[in-house]
Amino acid sequence: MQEERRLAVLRAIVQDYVSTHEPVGSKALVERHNLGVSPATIRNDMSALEEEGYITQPHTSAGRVPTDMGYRLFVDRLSEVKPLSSPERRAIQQFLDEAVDLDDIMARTVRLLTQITQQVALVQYPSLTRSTIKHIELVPMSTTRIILVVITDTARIEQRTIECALPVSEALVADLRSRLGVALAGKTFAEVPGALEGLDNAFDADDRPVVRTVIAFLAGTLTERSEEKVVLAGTANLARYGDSFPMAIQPVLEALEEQVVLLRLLGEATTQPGVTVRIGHENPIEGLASTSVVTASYARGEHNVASLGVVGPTHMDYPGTMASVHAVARYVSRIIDEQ
Amino acid sequence: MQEERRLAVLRAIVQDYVSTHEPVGSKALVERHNLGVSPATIRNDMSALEEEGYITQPHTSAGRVPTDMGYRLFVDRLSEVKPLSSPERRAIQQFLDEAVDLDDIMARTVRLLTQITQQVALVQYPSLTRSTIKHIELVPMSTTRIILVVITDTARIEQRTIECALPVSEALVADLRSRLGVALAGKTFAEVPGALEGLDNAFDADDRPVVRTVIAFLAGTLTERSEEKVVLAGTANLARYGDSFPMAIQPVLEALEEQVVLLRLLGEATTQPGVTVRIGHENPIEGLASTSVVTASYARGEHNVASLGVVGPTHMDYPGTMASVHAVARYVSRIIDEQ
DNA sequence: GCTGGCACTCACATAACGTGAGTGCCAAGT
DNA sequence: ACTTGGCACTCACGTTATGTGAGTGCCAGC
Repeated sequence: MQEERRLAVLRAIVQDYVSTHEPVGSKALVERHNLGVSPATIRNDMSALEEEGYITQPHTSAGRVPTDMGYRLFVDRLSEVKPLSSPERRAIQQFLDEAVDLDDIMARTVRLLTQITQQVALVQYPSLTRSTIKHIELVPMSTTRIILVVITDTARIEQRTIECALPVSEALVADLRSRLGVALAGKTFAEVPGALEGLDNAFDADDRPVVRTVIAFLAGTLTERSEEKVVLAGTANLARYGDSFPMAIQPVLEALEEQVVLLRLLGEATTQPGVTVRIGHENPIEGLASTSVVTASYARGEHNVASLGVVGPTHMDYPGTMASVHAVARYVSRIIDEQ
Repeated sequence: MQEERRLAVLRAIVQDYVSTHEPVGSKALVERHNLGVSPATIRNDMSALEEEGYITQPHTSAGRVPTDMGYRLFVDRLSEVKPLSSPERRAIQQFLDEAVDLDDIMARTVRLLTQITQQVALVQYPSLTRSTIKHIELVPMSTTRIILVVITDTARIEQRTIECALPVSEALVADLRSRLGVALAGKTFAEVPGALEGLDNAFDADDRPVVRTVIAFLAGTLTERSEEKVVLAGTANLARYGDSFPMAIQPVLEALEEQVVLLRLLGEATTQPGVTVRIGHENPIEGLASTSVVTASYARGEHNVASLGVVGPTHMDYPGTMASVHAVARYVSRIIDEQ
């Protein structure tokens, strides 16, 4: 019972701190939330919460501020889902439905996310390795140059020019195209090397170098260089928190410029269901130790294909952000399904 | 003669201010540069320069700081070209030469530019309207879906899926492809509408709707949606100028997130030869009033195809930045030429 | 286990005060 | 006609002193 109130106090502290961005004291707490007890009682509870590591005071004689641990508890047990309003939902859907192709979907999604969360948004393109091949095309550009175009079920279209050492006949290109089409349609990229095993044997010895080059591109280069693609928006929101914050924006901006970092942030979420929240130091990236990352995966059919999310200060509105990220991920899934 | 010294004083002020980032006083000036006159004389000169609007004092009893006008004069008449060291040149060339395709060239260029200037870098993809069409491909995906692929002399590869109302035969696709190839090879995008005039008459009445759809894409949608593409890097450098600056980064970040803004910045430079410098309020974009933008165009053959540049504080090292931007633009031109 | 009372702490705002870098002006020197 | 040294003046900035108040911790009593 006291335990219960203690949690209520923690919840109140988080809520107040998130909305005011100022350390919250015992008196202010009882005034704003009707807890039915006196400030002194709250002080005792706060003492206990501090001892347990959920809150801390920036300096003596200041109010309390939630710790990363405090936010974690809040997110896990104390926050209620805050559903989006239906106008909001309609706006999201309408805005995304206008997209004409994958690039457009991604661009719109990332803008939408920053706008409704007022934070930095990240959206990852459908991972190639989690997509299946829908169509393969080989286009001869010149006698020694071929363009390889791959289209996935997730609407990604990737192309790469292949430089061949020797001239390549149109007939060979046509032959190779149809064989690749048969061998790879419906396969995932992970299955590509297996599916192409021994394919070169079907060709004349003269042609094999070319065939092998193309196969190498498909099995290697293509996925390596394009596998992961992330778009980002809303960095200006980082600067919104005046000087009033323990969050230096430089390391955050630096981290956000590294593709690798973004992929680490989003990558893990893809394997997990629901919304993932990483709070402050839980974060694997040093520069983002003072931020929280909220991510969710989106899917094509039953399979998650990539993730999206937002990066914001640890004192963010978790229920609201989680709801937004979740909702947007759902709508993106739906749209990807339609492709 | 006094006039000459006055300019020398302005030059010295700009140089000192750029390196120290602090208002520069008469005494410090004579100490650091051997001007051969006393501080009092310098004070008179400064007075005159201030009256003319080239410098200003942040507050009474502080040193002077160059105005936008002062920087302008400095850039136009007082700065000497600062050539890059040859190791630098070699590094640039080597780094860019490793690029495997256009995306790679652009990505490498923008990273290179931030790294050597320590500022925010912008690189525009070759403008479609300034490129000529090298190859057009139509790939049937299904009976009602065609992918249109366009490759330019500037190595851009753009593709768009076209949804047709009615099923399309393979034969029609093949026919259309070859006719488009003949009609458009070597043409600029601006010439496309003219070159396709009446092309639909060559087809059966039944096929014309499809043909017209494809033509519409080529003449309109394709250029509209992809004409301009800009990559950006180094925003973290904005945060480097501690709190010590009159440059709020939020408006700058906001401006940099708008594609339209970036294109306005880079667009005008494309029509001009050499390096373009826009200082502070000369800048057409409000949010960038406290920054300077240094741009240069790069070319394929004789024709400028796009621009690149950097955005930094008005108190930047103009000679150095201009040299870097110029050099990088030259190397990019060379590489684009090779494609 | 809750509450009111009370002494204590300490960030923050405000004011007072030197200090010094820098200026403008002027009269004298070249 | 410039240049220069001298001199008084200004004013941002750092330092110190001083209140003020929000907030805490603790304790005795309910």
